[in-house]
Amino acid sequence: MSDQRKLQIYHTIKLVPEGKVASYAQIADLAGLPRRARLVGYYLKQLESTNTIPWHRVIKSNGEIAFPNDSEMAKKQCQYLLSEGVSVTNFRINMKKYQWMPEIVDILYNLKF
DNA sequence: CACGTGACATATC
DNA sequence: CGATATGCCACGT
Repeated sequence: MSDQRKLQIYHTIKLVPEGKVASYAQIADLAGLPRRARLVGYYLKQLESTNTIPWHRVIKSNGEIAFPNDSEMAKKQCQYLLSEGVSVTNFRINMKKYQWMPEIVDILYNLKF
């Protein structure tokens, strides 16, 4: 069922460490669903307010917050990020500095030999 | 079954 | 940096 993809996506987002961010596309890739960034957004939209998923660490690939700049959600997301050390300026984040680089990439690299 | 929508992305100009 | 075009796909209508 599609429930599997949903869980896979949620699981992947939970791996993003505090103080780091990941794009919708990156989450989709790591979840085994390449080119399906929109699906990540779709499932995040389904979250209940009681979840423990760090949804605020998921942003657009260009570094922008996905919500409209004048929305309450955008403000909340910025606040969460700032509180964990991620600098946010005009609803934008410096990806070079804060993009999450999953350890699994290194592990896979080492397994090549 | 045909369209429109959307917490997205990438390529080109 | 912005603007356009195209890809993507689950869902609702």
